[in-house]
Amino acid sequence: MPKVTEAHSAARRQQIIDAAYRCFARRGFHQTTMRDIYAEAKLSPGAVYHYFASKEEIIAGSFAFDYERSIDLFHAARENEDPLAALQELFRFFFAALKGAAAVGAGRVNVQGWGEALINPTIGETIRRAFDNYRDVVSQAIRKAQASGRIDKGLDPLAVSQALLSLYCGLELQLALDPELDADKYGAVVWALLRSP
Amino acid sequence: MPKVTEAHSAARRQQIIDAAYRCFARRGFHQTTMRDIYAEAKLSPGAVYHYFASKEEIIAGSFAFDYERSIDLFHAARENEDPLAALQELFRFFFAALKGAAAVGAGRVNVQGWGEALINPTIGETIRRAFDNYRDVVSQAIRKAQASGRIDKGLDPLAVSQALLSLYCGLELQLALDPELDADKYGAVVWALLRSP
Amino acid sequence: MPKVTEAHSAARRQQIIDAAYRCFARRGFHQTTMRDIYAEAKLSPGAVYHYFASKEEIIAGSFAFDYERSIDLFHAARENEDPLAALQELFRFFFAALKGAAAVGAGRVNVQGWGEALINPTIGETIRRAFDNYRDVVSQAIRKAQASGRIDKGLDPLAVSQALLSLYCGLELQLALDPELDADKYGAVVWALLRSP
Amino acid sequence: MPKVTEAHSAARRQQIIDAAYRCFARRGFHQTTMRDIYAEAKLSPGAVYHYFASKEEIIAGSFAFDYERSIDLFHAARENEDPLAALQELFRFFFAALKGAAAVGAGRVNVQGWGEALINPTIGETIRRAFDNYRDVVSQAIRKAQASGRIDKGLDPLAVSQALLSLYCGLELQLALDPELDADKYGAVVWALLRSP
DNA sequence: TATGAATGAGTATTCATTCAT
DNA sequence: CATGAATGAATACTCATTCAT
Repeated sequence: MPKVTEAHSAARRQQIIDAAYRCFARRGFHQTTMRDIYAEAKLSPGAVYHYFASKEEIIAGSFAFDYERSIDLFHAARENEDPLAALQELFRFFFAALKGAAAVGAGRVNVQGWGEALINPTIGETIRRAFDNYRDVVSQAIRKAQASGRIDKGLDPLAVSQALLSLYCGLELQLALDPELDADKYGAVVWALLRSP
Repeated sequence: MPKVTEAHSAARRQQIIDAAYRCFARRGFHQTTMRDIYAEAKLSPGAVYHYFASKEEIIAGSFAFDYERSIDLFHAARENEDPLAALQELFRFFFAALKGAAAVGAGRVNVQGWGEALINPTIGETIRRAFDNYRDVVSQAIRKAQASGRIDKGLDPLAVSQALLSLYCGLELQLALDPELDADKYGAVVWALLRSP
Repeated sequence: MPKVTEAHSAARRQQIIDAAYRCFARRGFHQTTMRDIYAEAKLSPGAVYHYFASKEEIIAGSFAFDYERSIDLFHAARENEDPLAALQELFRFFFAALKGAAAVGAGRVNVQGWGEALINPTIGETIRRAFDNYRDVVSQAIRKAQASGRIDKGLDPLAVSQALLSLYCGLELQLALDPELDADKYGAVVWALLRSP
Repeated sequence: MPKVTEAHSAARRQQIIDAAYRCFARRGFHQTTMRDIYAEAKLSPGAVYHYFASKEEIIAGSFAFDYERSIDLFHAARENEDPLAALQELFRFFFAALKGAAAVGAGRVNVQGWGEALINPTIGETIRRAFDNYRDVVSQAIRKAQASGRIDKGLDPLAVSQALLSLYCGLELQLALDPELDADKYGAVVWALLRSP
């Protein structure tokens, strides 16, 4: 019985998060009303509040889900022997993911999340932690590659990881503003940069 | 008489925009109420509505101001003979500007503006136009540099300009999330990338 | 089977009333939610609604219990031969009861009940009936005492009973507002008044 | 200009308090919705919230007004030379006031206020302060009367003042429950008690 | 021009109650 | 009998905007 309830409960939470996600992608966090969310989820207000204490918790929930998944991926990459190969694997994955993400409006939600992170401490913490993680994993790989002479030792590893994160976020931003943008050509340029030094 | 009135009017508008800007930097567009704005501007609600028809117009106004100024700078850069020198000049200027910008919370407002641009057509247009302009100017320079053999002809000029814009926006984002971030080291890495290929 | 069920049923009802009573004493009728009640009773909402049709019925139930008990006591007093002795016995009992009552928060619930009685007809009826009963019994005793010349015949018996009820309710009120109040000294004054005329 | 505004402001506040008072007398504090209040006051919700920050503040406001007026009266009574005469003057006034009060439903509001005072600290403080004041003034008079031998020195002055307050509150309560109650006969009994010892 | 009182549609949230399991 | 997820009408309060003075 508890197992059924727990599975049911998790499914309902996901149903709400998904519905909210769609609303947020369309109209933003603040234009989206609770009414929009529970209508989109085809639930009553009470039902939504049975699973989330507030709108803010739903907003925070949409992120936690997204970022936790990506953090796992980064940890997996750490295992790769060849640091440059690990980085390339990571980038291949993320660039590919962006295309699928666009379909569910993830880019639109993420970009709005950056703004929200500056205002809302909970979201701020989630995003900061995710960014820290990205930069940690990447700068470790850079350090390894520098040790084996494959990357210029004069470059600051953290700064390189920041630049690479920028290249990712910047693409997400430009893609959200213009879905027609050619991500493949963008990827080719980043690729060239990664190999060149 | 009209001249005095016009100057007065422009001053009042700027006074309101400045007050709003401070509020937006602190609490975001949507958490900021009109009350916050006219309290910060030390004006009455009626006075504010005398100069701006709506809150949206004030939001849009804060951006227009910022971006128009930067667009002029880009046009000036176009005149430079040496394309790579022009790019470096541009970057030097923008990286320097980020430090001053942080003081007035411009980074915080801009990052939130990106999210808003996805929702609000007016702001969307403003930001898209600014981004288009950046990319145009930069990709022209890239093309020139490629013509004179100073940059690998295999790279797509537009994609390179997108990558460079990403490096700028990504820094603004990371700086807004963590004001302690070392922008100089970041600049050095970007510098190295610009020279390397 | 029906007997077991009935006993079980009565026990459950009492369990709910008791839990509700504690909640009411703490936070009042209207601040107390059904959730508070079934949490305090360690029952599910469905269980509570199995025994009471509505919140209002629970509120009314808390009173009925209290007042019915006290009405019985008054009837017993009627039997006493000496009317003044009967009154004093009654008062001794009630003043003593107040001390025990404070422990379970009965004073707090009763005072709130007076207010509720003005709004809610069911509770109004319960309290009016109880008050009528008190005054009936007391004024009968007064009449008897007047007949035997032990109380001034000029005093209206009903008015005297109203005054005595006031002395009781007023103490309950002041005690609820300040539990430190010295009820014994108050009793002594009432005592003196009862004997004096 | 400020004078006009201030008078206007005070008038509006009173208009709201009066409307709320009528609603509270009819339906109690909690059954009364803000909608009831601003409909009764013929104002918009925003207008009401312009003068009172919350419903609680309106509730508290209804009392403050009532009790402050009565406190002034008590202070005036202190000046009277003859303590018993002062008490009688006070009682004459208060008993007379009860009749007028009934017309505006003051009794109904006060009785509900006692219950609310046990829950809501602000109202609790208001009522406690008023009660303290009543008892202070009365027990001072008792003490004076005892000094001049006109009241039994064996009675605790504070307890007597508590008993007299009870006789007042108890009448207000019974009158609220039954407006037909004969307050004059009640007054005669209290009168007799005051003179007797 | 300037004021600030007034408007009222809109918002998040609560909570008594029901009913499928 | 019991559960607790679900309902949805109701509620206090907000805030962009207007307009009489």
